[in-house]
Amino acid sequence: MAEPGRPLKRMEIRQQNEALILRAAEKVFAEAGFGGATMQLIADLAGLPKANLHYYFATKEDLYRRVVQDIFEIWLHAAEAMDAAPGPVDGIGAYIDAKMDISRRHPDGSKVWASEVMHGAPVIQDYLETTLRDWTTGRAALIQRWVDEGKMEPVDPAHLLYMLWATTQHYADFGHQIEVLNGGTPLTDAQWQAAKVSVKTIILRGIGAL
Amino acid sequence: MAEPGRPLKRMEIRQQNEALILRAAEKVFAEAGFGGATMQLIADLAGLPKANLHYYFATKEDLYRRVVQDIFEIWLHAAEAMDAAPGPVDGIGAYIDAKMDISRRHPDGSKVWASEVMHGAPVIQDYLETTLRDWTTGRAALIQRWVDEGKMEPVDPAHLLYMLWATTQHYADFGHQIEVLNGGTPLTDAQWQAAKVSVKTIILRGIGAL
DNA sequence: TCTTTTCCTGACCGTATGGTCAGATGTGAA
DNA sequence: TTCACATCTGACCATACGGTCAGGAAAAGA
Repeated sequence: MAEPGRPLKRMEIRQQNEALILRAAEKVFAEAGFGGATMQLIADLAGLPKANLHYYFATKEDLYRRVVQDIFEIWLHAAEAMDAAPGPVDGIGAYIDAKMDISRRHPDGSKVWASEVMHGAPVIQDYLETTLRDWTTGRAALIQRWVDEGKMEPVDPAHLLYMLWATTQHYADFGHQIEVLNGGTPLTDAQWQAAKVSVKTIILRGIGAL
Repeated sequence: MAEPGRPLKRMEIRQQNEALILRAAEKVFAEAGFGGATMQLIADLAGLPKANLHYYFATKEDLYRRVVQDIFEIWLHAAEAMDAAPGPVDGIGAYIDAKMDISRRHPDGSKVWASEVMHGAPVIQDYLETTLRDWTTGRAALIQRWVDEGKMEPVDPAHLLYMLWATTQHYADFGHQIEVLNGGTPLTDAQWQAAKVSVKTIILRGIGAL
C-alpha cells in the first residue's frame, strides 16, 4: 500500500515546486547574501506567490539551509575520482577538473557556501565539525600515503587541500572579477580549459608529482 | 595660516570618530554582509548613537564604500615588494608573505572585499575596471618578463595571479573553516609560518622557479 | 563675553520585510 | 457524488530598518 507510481501527481508537484524555489533561492542568496535576499525576490524569480514559499519552507532560514546543504552534497561527490586514483597526478588532477567544472556549472552554489563560511557558518557549523572534518581527515591521510610512497614531495596535506579549494572555488566566487579582468566577457570554453591546465600544471609540479 | 597644531582639536575628534566607526563597520559588514549589517549594530560596536553615524557618513552605502576602499588600498601596497625583486623567487615569495600577513591581520577587510566581488561588485565596479585592471596588466607583464628571461617556466600570468590571490585570501575568507578543521583553535604563529612556507614552496616549485 | 560653527542625540517617520491565516481551489479515494 | 486532505494565495500584521530633524552641548573665533 504505498508503492511508487500511485500517488505520484502530488509528489511531482511538490518536487517540482521545491526545485523551482531552490533554484531561485540559490541565485538570490548568491547575488544578495542571506541578509540582502528577500522572500519576495525569490518568489518573483520562481514565479510563485510569496505565501507559497512559506508553504514549502517554513522560514527563510530553512530555505537557506537547504540551499547550502545541496551545495555541500555536490562538493562531497566531487572527490570520488580522487579516491580510486593510483597516485596524485590522476587523483588530484581529477579532483581539480571536477571542482573547476563545478565552479563553472554551479557558481551560485559556491558563492552561497563561501558567504556562509565567511559569516562564521551560523547555519552549517555542525556540518563543518562532522562531515567536512571527517572528509578532510580521510583525504589528508590519502595524500600522506602518496607522500610516504614517494609519489610526491613531502607537503602538508591540509595546506594542499586548502590550496585546491581556494584555487578552484576562486573561479566561481570571484568570477565577476575575473570576467572584468578578462575584458568584460566571461571565460570561453578554451579559456576554462586553459585555466584547468594552468591550475593542474602549477599544483602538480608544485608538489613534485610531474 | 593652517599649520598643523592649531585647529587640531576638531580634526582629531573627526578623525578619531571616523576611525572608530570604520573599524566597527568593517567587522559588522564582514560578519553579516552588507544586507545583514545594520547601522544600529555598527553604532553599538562603535559605542556611538546611531544618529551620530549618519552625521559622519550620510548613508549605509557611503560607509560601506569607505570600508571597501580602505581594504583595496592596503592590498595595492602589498605588491610593492614584488616590483623591486630581481626574479620570481624573491618577488612572488615576498608577495605571498605580504598577502598572508594581510590575511592574518585584516581578515575582516578581506571578507568584505570578497563579499562585494561575489555580489557583482555593485559598489566598486569602477575600481575593478580601472585601478585593478591596470595593476593586473602591469604585474602580468612583469611575470611575462620573468618567463621570457627564463627565470620560470612558461605560465599564464593571469592564472598565476588568480592562484596567488585565491590561496592567500583563503586563509582570511575561510578562516573559520580552517579553524574548525584545525581542531577548533586558531592557527598559531608556527602554523601561520608553516602555511606561508607551504604556499610558497608549492607555487614557486610549481612555476619552476626553485 | 557674544557669535558662529561644529558636533551630538533622542525621538520620530515611512517603508519593507518575514511571517501568518482564513479561506479558496484542486486532487485522490471510496 | 462525497469526503478528506494537500495545495495555493490575497490580505494582513508586527517588527525592524535606514534615514531625518529639531534642538541641545561644546568648541573656536572675535
